[in-house]
Amino acid sequence: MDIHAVAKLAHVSIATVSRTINHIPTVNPKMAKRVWEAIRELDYFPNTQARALVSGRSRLLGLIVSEITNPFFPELIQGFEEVAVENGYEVLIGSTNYDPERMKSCIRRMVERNAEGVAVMTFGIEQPLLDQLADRKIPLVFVDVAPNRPGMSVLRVDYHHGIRQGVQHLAALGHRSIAFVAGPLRLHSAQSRLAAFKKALQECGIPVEEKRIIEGDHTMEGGLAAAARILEHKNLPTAIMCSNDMLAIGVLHKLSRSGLQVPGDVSIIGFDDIHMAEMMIPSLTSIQMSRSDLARAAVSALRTHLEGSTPKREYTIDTHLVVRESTGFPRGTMTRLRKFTAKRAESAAESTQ
Amino acid sequence: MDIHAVAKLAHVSIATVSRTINHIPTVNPKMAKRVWEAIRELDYFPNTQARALVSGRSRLLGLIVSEITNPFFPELIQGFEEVAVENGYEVLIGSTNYDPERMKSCIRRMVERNAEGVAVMTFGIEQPLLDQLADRKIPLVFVDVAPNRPGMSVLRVDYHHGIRQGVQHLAALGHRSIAFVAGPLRLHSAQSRLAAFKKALQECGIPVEEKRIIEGDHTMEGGLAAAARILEHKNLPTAIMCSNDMLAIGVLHKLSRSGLQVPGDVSIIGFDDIHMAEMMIPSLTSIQMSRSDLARAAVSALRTHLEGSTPKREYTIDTHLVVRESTGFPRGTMTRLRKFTAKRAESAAESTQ
DNA sequence: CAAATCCCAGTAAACCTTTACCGCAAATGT
DNA sequence: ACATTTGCGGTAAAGGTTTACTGGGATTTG
Repeated sequence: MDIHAVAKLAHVSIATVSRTINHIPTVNPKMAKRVWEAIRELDYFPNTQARALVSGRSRLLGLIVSEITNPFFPELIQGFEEVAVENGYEVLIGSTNYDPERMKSCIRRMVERNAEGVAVMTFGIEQPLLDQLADRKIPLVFVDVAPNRPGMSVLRVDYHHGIRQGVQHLAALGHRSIAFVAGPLRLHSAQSRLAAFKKALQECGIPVEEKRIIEGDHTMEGGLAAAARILEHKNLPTAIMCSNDMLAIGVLHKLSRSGLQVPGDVSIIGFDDIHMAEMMIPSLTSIQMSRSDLARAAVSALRTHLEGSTPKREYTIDTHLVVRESTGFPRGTMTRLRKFTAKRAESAAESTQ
Repeated sequence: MDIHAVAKLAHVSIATVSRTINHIPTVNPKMAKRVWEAIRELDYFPNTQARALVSGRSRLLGLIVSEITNPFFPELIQGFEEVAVENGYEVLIGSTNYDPERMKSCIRRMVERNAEGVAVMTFGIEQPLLDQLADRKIPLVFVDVAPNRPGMSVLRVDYHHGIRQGVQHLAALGHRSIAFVAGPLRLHSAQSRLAAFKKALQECGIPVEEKRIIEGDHTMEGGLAAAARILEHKNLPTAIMCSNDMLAIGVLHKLSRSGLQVPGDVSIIGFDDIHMAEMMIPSLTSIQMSRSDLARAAVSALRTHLEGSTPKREYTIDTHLVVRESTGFPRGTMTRLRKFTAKRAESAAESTQ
């Protein structure tokens, strides 16, 4: 059931069949029709391996993520796959689990399978591996940071925009004491988030207090631990911003179990806006970066490298605040408000005297 | 940078290189050593396409899931991938989003890429597609139900065991009025869960009340809607069991928003035990089916078909209850308990008189 | 009417590897 | 010492497709 069978049935040569399949315009419509009929008749599929072998194009894109069970990634993968398939590519997925050894094996698999381009959506990649890909002229896309080399693009996430929105939101509600639970600071993305937070505080005129910044590990357990440390302090912050939603969920749990109300006593903001954020009780205010934008940008970056058009080196990915139930006025606001209005009423009474 | 380069550098023929790489024992250790050195020197990778073309083995396994963003699946994918890679296979992932058209395109892609075997972890597959795979002698694995044909295996999930444990757990706590929020009944898995629930009720001596069974759709929104319908009834059940965790989370939300306590007023049990179940407040009692068992069984089923050993047609996947915070005594139990102990104290007083 | 041009289909090489088969050399047996 | 076996490396075919090149027939031009 190969191309010869089709050629025989359609009474043409295999070259004509090949040309027909590949929509090469020099083929006579009459013959093309015969060929398509034969193809349908035999239910023929071209052999991708043979195709890839001779054309040198595997139509395979690699996608390397940190861990597929981290709910941020499946949405990313879905988007990536969808766009890739739209463009006639297949996706090879690799997950590193933050293990450089596994990263190595992922890269190896990508090279062995002749992936035409690879998107690296996890921690940085080591130099020797990078060379391996660069030697083979395989285009790469990174998130946040990338070596400035030909064939490599970077998706720069604008952490600052979303995080500033979050801080402004809290500031507008009246929060002045905001803690930050950071991710593992060896990860670039975690560092960027922390830096954006500090900058946003300054912009809102809130002093940065280092003791209110705690390093976690982007998991729920990390959030539990971080919240425990926050609770040890004598004066509790009125709001906690987290480097990702898993941390925020952990914090939420710990606070609940300690008898604190969210947002009554403490407001919480997460980051990523994973599906789960919406499902928590209270639902989690979070900062979203669009997974589908990220996926779309990654594929189109790779495509520009592959299809010869002039590649952009940088793509910007937006972030923005999604307000839900976990943020509210700081505790005591209501009491103060009552006092304030009472006072005003008093002074009003005085003035009318 | 092909096999010839290695052969030249090692001063052997390409056949020897090939044999060395494939660990064929008839090659002289001395030459093998030279070959390995040359391979390392040149950083040579065999071309997978060419290999697949000539050997007829793509070392590719297909995995078709419903939707990758449904948190049940990423864990499954992770397990499947891990086991596949351990056995020298790569994984091609396809997601159907419950759309038969997309299923068709998934199958097509699997065939085009010459997947050696395919695991179908979603709704049933239509006859023509099945034939397409069967014609090409591609082994298949299904969940729950499969046509009895050579080359096809089925992973039979023992829904009954876990669900019975759940019902027994509720019964032991004193629940007699238990509602069930089913999944979409056109899905076999949803039907099986409902059937298992009914059977378990009977085994525990609790009458089955059809009006307490509601069809949902395995999403959080479905859970919200189902809970709304349950709240319309005059007498509320004391416990609600759900066909999956997403439904349970929806129900939990609706009840919370309606001012009901979980488990104080109503107990909830989910199914699947997705990661999220543990993160809810209260954390969700759920019935787990091991994703890693499922993945492992799927790969090993395909492997037995591929590597010629005698294939098993059926594999059984276990389920079991994981008790967390969302289940407790039925409402009023405490009041009744107090009355009971008071009464007993009374009669004890009488008898000692 | 002959020559030139053009269109398009067919032939064959190439892509890179595996593997059946051949043959050489050394070892063993008589 | 010769015949037979054994071990092992090399040669070449095969796998299914794309594509450069070739060439035949039709159409146009002089």
